[in-house]
Amino acid sequence: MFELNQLEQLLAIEKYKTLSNAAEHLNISQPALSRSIQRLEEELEVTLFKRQKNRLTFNEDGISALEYARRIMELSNEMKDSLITASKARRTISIGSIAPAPIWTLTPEVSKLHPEMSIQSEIETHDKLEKGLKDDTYQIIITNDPAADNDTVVIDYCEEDLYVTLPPAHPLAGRDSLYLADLNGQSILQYSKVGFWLDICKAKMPDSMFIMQDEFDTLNELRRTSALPAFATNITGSTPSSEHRVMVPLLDDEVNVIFYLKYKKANRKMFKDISPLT
Amino acid sequence: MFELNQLEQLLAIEKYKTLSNAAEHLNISQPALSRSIQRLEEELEVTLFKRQKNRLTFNEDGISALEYARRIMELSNEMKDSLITASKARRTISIGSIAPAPIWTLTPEVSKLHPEMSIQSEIETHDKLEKGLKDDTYQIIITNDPAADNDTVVIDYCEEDLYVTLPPAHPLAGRDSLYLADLNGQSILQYSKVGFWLDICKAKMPDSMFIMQDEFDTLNELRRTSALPAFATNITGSTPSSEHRVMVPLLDDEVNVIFYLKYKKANRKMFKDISPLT
DNA sequence: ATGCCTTACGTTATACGTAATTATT
DNA sequence: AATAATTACGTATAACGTAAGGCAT
Repeated sequence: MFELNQLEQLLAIEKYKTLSNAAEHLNISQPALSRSIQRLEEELEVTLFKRQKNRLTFNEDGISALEYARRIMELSNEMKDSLITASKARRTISIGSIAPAPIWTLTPEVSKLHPEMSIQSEIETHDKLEKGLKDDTYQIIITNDPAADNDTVVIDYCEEDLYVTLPPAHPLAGRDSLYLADLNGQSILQYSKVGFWLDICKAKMPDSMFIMQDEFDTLNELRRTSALPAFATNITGSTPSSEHRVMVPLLDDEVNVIFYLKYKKANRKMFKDISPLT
Repeated sequence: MFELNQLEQLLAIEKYKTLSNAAEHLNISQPALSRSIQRLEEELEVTLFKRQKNRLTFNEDGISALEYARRIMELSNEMKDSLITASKARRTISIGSIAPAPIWTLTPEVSKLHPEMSIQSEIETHDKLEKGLKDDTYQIIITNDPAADNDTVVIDYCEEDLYVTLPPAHPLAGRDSLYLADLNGQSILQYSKVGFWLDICKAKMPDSMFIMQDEFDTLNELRRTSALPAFATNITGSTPSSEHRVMVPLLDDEVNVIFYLKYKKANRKMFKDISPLT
């Protein structure tokens, strides 16, 4: 049987017009290509070129062979691509969450349970998470909504409560607790990758300016050096800046959240050993 | 890139269940096959088997690879077949005729004009011949109907006149000429591959029994040894039996035929040098 | 004179077979 | 003990590159 190798060479000759030029691009010598094509013709029992002593041009059979070669190479490449994609997908666990905090603990735990797999995680909106769980984009999702159908396992994973951290000199620093509304109008530091938190804060503090910061370290630096209020949670815990700060709990229901972890019952065997933090 | 070779080996492993068995049928050693498959997996960057130390079984990717391998091999075989078929067809001239006699002279003549081509000929009905000329099943057809469209060349090729050969003792042996109807009711020897002649004779001699004979030599033998009437033509000429026989011409219009040779104008260059016998 | 393909020939690299190893039934 | 797969190693074959030749533009 002929080989894919030779079909690629055939296509290269078409692309690069002459045998010499094609050989150059294929990184083989011109005679090697010449003979390889001769072997292909022998194998196919058909002449593919008009040999004008000085020049190779595809004859009728050659053109037909090119069509086939294209189709076969296409299919072969599709084979490789699809196999690699499928096997990669099978070896990675995708986690989607509405907030970053649960991912911090869940990712290493899942990774420990399945050391051979790579874990991929991202923050998304509730609706996209639920959709992603259904169509297997995510194997695990984390939301604050325990609702689920019969094919889904729901676990009460952890609770996260929002605090505001204030410099001791801040007028509200002496309070035992606050509502987001109390902070409305104040500029406040905000980590940008907080997921659903941001929408809630913006809704309750329409007059505030949120100073967004991507980098966690930079955020902490700002918290330490500036007099601006900032958010923290029971999970983000005591930051290095906490010594100079007062942490005041926020009482709004929406910012004291239980995170539910959901996965398909089909994946129960994979994930049954995940332990809730609560 | 992987090679077709390896895909065939993959399919062989599926077919023959074990690597050892497959290697046997592929006429290579077991280790050679083992490594070849390992190379395939390396190339695809995917594991295709569950290795149970003692047994190879296809995993999910392996099964998917098998599907692709099947499709690719199928396409590759189709490529080879179709190329060979097309090139063969391009190198053979097909002649169709309603009667055998013109073929006897035309075939060697065409063969001499195109020594590189192989000539194939067959007897067919008028309608199939005309259709075959249109769709290029035949490059040349021979019929008794000169009608043709504008893309067709028609040549008055030869005439064939039917005779009946009778033993001298036969009651009709003294006649100068006969009509087929005169022979109606008599058993008569008939060469079976005569094409359109047979239909005419049967129509004009509904009460006769036709003693069909495939083999030309056998037919002549019968003509010589039996007292049965038989047919002959100006082209079949004087057979070895003619000495003992009387040849009486038949006067029916339908059995004194002009054969027309037809080919497409597109093939004029190929066939213009064919010379009529007349 | 240069570009392009083929043939010839010595060399290399890849894939092979033999033998040994491990594991399973 | 027999079957099956992998690993190790020396070998052979098939494809390669270099060199040379022929034939065009």
